[in-house]
Amino acid sequence: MHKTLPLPPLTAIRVFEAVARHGSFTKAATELGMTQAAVSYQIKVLEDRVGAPLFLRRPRQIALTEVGQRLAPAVTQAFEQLSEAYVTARGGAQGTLVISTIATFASNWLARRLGSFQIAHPSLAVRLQTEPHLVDFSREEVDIGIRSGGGDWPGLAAHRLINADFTPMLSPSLAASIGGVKEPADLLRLPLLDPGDPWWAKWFMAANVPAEGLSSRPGASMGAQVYEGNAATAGQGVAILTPAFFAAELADGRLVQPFDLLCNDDQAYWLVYPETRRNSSKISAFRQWILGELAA
Amino acid sequence: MHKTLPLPPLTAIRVFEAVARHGSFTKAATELGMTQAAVSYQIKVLEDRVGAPLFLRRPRQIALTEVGQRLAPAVTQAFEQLSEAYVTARGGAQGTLVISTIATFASNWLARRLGSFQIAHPSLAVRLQTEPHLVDFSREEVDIGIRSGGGDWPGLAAHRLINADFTPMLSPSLAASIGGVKEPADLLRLPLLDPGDPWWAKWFMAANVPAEGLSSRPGASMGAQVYEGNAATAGQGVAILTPAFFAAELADGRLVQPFDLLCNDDQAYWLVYPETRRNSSKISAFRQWILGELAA
DNA sequence: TCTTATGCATCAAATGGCCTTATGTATGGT
DNA sequence: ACCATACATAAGGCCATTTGATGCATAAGA
Repeated sequence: MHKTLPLPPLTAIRVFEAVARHGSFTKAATELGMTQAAVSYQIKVLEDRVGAPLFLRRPRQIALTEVGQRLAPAVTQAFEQLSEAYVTARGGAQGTLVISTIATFASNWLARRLGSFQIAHPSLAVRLQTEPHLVDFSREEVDIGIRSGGGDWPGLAAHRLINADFTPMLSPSLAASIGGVKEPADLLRLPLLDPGDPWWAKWFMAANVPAEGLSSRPGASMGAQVYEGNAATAGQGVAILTPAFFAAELADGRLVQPFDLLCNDDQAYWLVYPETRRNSSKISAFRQWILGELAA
Repeated sequence: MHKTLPLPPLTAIRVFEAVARHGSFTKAATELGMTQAAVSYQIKVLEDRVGAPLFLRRPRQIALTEVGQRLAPAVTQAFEQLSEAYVTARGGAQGTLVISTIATFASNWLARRLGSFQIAHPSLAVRLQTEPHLVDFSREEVDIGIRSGGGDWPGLAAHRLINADFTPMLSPSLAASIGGVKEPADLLRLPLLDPGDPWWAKWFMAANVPAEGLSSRPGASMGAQVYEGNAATAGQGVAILTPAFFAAELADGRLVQPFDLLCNDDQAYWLVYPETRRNSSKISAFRQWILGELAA
């Protein structure tokens, strides 16, 4: 069993420290933002607890008694240490930003842009961890999460980043191999990457192309868009991807998006964090940065 | 201007310290004598102020976050220092007993008995200061006062020690020089010490002895009983004294009290101290001792 | 000496921080 | 599957704390 430390009334000792430092009830009251009456009361409380007067009440000034003189320096020191630890903790809490994200978003979107955030916030260390499951902020030391879903998580603030739209993409050379992809049905003449992905069925339905038995077609389920995207870039087949994740490939021609038709299944990628921490400076810094990036 | 230290909410940080030490809200609550709900509340308050979680809530146990880990040791240390200073102050407050008394009481009563008090309380240092004026406890560092008066001082507890009775005393040899002092009027045949003292007039009146022009008789006003007592012991005259102050002289025959007639003027010697400090251990120790001495 | 200003003490009244009770949620052990 | 453990949450009450007004003593100034 641990013996509990005998402690003075904390409010009172805090007031005492200020009074001892100023040598005046009134000035201490000003510093502490309270009335002189309250200071007088607290000192009396502390004197009762200590069992001895701490100040001598002289006409226009007070003086520490011997007991007070011995108490004051140690108290001041203790409060200085408390204050320093507290300030450091607040500061330290701001120093590292831990982001938990899913692999696709990290590699296809975040990785290329995170540098600009770090340049804008050189004092913030960013730790990026990719995890498959949705992080539980209450039991893991994570500041910010990026997840796909419906955007409705209790207790979490969520900002929609990008919609999980999808549309077929392929390499230009693969398209040329069949003389170009002119209409949706042309795609069926090419190998589909991960044909069992429900996105394919949805997209062909939206394109008015009857496409039966997709899941029976040969192909590998790769699971993450980054891998399918790489395979598509390499000309191994047609992938159904989220354009926002492949803006660079589309821009420089490594991939082409043959049709404007976008589908989505009401999923999106979200920036999430505990509502209670909305005003944390590092969180709002990241929020502001990422929303700005998306707007650009 | 002094910059005020940024401090965490003290109640909350106090709770945090206990929780960090125990690694448990519930155990901390037990130590602090409050409910687990209150602990939970305080930790939340502190986390809001710090701007970051301090604990990770794992299923059946909690763990300090990085911020918490950095905060905890410094906080524990600060509280230990506070506690030590506080305990020392309380102890130190008990270590020295300052008595402010008038000279007569000190030399005629206290001096001979104080030793037994110090033997009974070897850890208490006694500082005896004799001052003519009534000490003001609020502006001088004094624990106990001994004064004469009516016993009615606002804010002060007062215990009647001895009545300021008075009756004539003289040395046996002086009495023998006129063939013994048989009746009050015999005294007028001897020199009176300090004949102007109003006590003489009162006593002679009570003794039914007409005694006019006392103040015109030769004699020195010595002011303090101790001096008059010495003069009387030396056979220089008759003094009017308080018997309680000369018990030793009366016992061993250096002085005799020829008549039982005692007078008093409603004055007494009192033990006084601030009412608010009634329960201070050193004060109650002294009070108990001196009242016991008087009873014996 | 009289007046004014300063600084702490005291009192009654209002406030709100803090605590408790009761209950919910999640999880590990049996 | 059920019970025990441990933390979170909600509602309500109490008391410590604060305030505002006033008193008192004293030092400074006229």
